Amino acid sequence: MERRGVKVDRDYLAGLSKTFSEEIAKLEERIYEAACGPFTIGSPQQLGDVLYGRLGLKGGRKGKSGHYSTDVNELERLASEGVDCARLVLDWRQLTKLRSTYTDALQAVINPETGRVHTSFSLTGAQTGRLSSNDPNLQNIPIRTELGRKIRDAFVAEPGYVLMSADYSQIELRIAAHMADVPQLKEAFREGADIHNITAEELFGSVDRENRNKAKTVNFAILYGVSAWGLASRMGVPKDEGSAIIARYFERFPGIRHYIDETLQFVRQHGYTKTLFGRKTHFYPNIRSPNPSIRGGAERAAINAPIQGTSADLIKRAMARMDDALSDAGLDGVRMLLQVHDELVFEVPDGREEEAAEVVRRVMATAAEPALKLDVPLDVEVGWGEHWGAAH
DNA sequence: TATCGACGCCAC
DNA sequence: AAACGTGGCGTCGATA
Repeated sequence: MERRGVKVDRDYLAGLSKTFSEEIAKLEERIYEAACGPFTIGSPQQLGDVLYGRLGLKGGRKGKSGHYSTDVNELERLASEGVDCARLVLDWRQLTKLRSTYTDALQAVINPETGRVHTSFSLTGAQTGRLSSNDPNLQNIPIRTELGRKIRDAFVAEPGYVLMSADYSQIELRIAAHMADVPQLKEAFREGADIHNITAEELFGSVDRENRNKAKTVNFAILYGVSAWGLASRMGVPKDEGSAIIARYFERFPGIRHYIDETLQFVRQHGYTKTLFGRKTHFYPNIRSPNPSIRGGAERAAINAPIQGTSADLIKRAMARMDDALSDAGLDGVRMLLQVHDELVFEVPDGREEEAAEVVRRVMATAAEPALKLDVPLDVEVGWGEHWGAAH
């Protein structure tokens, strides 16, 4: 079997590491200045003691160890209250994270002979049927921040090829719309409408940027079985408002409420959930635990498992068919390299991009067939470029 | 030196 | 009672 892998630009990563290191050194000086002395910034315990002890700030304890929490929420709060040190530590955390987990770690695992990185995919890595990736994990390469996105540019195609990325668009919300039988959402997906705008209109009666962002948060949170408390905290609104938004959501989309109720009833009785293709995920005995924390966690996972699991089934069906489909189209030179839950990454010979995109799109979009007829189309966004960052 | 829990944070 | 699902992996600090 041919050994596949993705080519990584070592010199580029080395340059990023150096740039990050210079910034980190500057930040450390400024943090020590603001904190009235040196300490181990990377130690949450020490950082908590500095902030709430030496600097005398107000905050709460958390965790089993009884130390102060210094996570991003706490530091953002302090930063907004004018604590310069908190902002500096957040910047320091971002840079050290990128350097240690990505720019340094990836350089260390480049195969010297191939110039490629060879991850391992576990087919049983996740309860829901998703794959997992390890050694190194290539399913958590940064993309959300401008700085993090630079890491993606290190993943390149070999000369004469481009990297092609194919993403399922909103696949979990599409599956939820189908499984929960929500007319407005199914129609929106059929018409290619913006799903978060539809939800914003239903929830708030109008669409602007702020409402759309709130609706987006709600759409995803609902799939995870969020509580009023959790949603309110996530959206930065009072608990009453979170509770009202959830009530309104269920009023507008009663199918979602039905789905949740039916799923919980089934899993409590049988101890497992099923995807649309019939694959089971087991939740016994946690689903009947007398411990509310354990039981509540199992319930939220059970609400999510059929949706996340069906998505996993779909992309695996597409992957199983992909090489033959490419070969049948005379595209043997196309290599499927990575899977990132709703995305496939390929290396495609120059000049064959349009042909490859057509095959990839078709195989992914028809992955449910012939076993299932979905009420919503599966939309696939395809792009390509010299590196992964440019393929989106 | 190796391992582990806690904490924190990257992705979908 | 806890409070948003699925993962992997970095550092710190305690322990063997």
